[in-house]
Amino acid sequence: MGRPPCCDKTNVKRGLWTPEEDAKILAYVANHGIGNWTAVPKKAGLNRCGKSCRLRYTNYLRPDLKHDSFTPEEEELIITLHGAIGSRWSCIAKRLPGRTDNDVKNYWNTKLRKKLMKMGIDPVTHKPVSQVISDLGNISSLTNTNSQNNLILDHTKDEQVQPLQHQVQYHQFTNQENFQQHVLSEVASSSSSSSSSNLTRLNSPISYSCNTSQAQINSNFDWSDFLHNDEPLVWTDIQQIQQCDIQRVMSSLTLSGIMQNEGEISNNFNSNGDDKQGGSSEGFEDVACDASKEYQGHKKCEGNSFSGNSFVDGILDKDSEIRATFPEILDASFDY
DNA sequence: AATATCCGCAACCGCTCCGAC
DNA sequence: CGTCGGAGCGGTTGCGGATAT
Repeated sequence: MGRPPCCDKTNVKRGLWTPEEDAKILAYVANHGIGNWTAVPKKAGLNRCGKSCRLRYTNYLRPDLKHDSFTPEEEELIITLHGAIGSRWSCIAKRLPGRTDNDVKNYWNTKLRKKLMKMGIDPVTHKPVSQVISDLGNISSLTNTNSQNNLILDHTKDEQVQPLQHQVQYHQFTNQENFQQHVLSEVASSSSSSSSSNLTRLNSPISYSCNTSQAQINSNFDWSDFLHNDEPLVWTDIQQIQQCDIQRVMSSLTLSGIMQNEGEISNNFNSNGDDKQGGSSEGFEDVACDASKEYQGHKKCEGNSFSGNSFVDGILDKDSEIRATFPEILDASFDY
């Protein structure tokens, strides 16, 4: 037995709102302020569910809302935050002044998800599709290996037989320490976690520190602090996110063997990390460009600031490399 | 011009969270 | 401590305009 409905659904109007209804809500809010939405329909003279009134106001009528299209900067930030925290739309929307969670969610579902998929990047994991396939292959082989090991009790391979979910997750973390912190936090929160968010939590660490052994910029940055802070987003926040995210991915590239000269990358980050002033994204661009050069060797680094194109190129090149190495994945159909 | 299909967005639904009592 | 109910969240639906055939 669930909760009783908040109102008599059969006797309230549904569907699109008329300008007259909007005017009534706006007039009501202007006179009484926001609060007690269940009482709003009666007091405002509306034949609507209170919840519907709240949604209409918060998602459309609020005076501080922007109704123009998303800017490239907002787009970039949504992708970055989604990669870090998953589909916590309200958290993401808090970082985008004038945007609602519904706006962000719709924009993601209709535009950004498709855009990433076109680029060959899995919108759920934010990794190249071929790497996702590769991971799935690893899961399959690990499962087989694991069961085989169990059968023959070959304990010499114990190190390779890590818990499956953790094997898959590990590459998302900048180093083992952060990964372990995440695992510990998962264990700690497992008793109180809600059922609906388990998948998101697995794919998206709630928070992690950026202090890696390879680079020490933004060592105090923490997603959790950042996302619980209600202050409006400022440019330095964006830079922090970009640097943190780039650093995280750079580290994983280094770990996976794409980047060879770890020290040089680290130097780039360190020199960049000191520059936290000014309204430029040069630092981010430089790091992305340098890293891309590092990997690509011959490719010219170009593109507008904040685009990160060269970095995406790096990921996609790796994607091509994997596809070339395992051509059979091109023929394989799969669902995920 | 008519119809089919696609796409974006507003709105709804079901659920959890959290504070008041 | 348990219950109630308002608020908020994420996922999904469906309408209506745009575009393709």
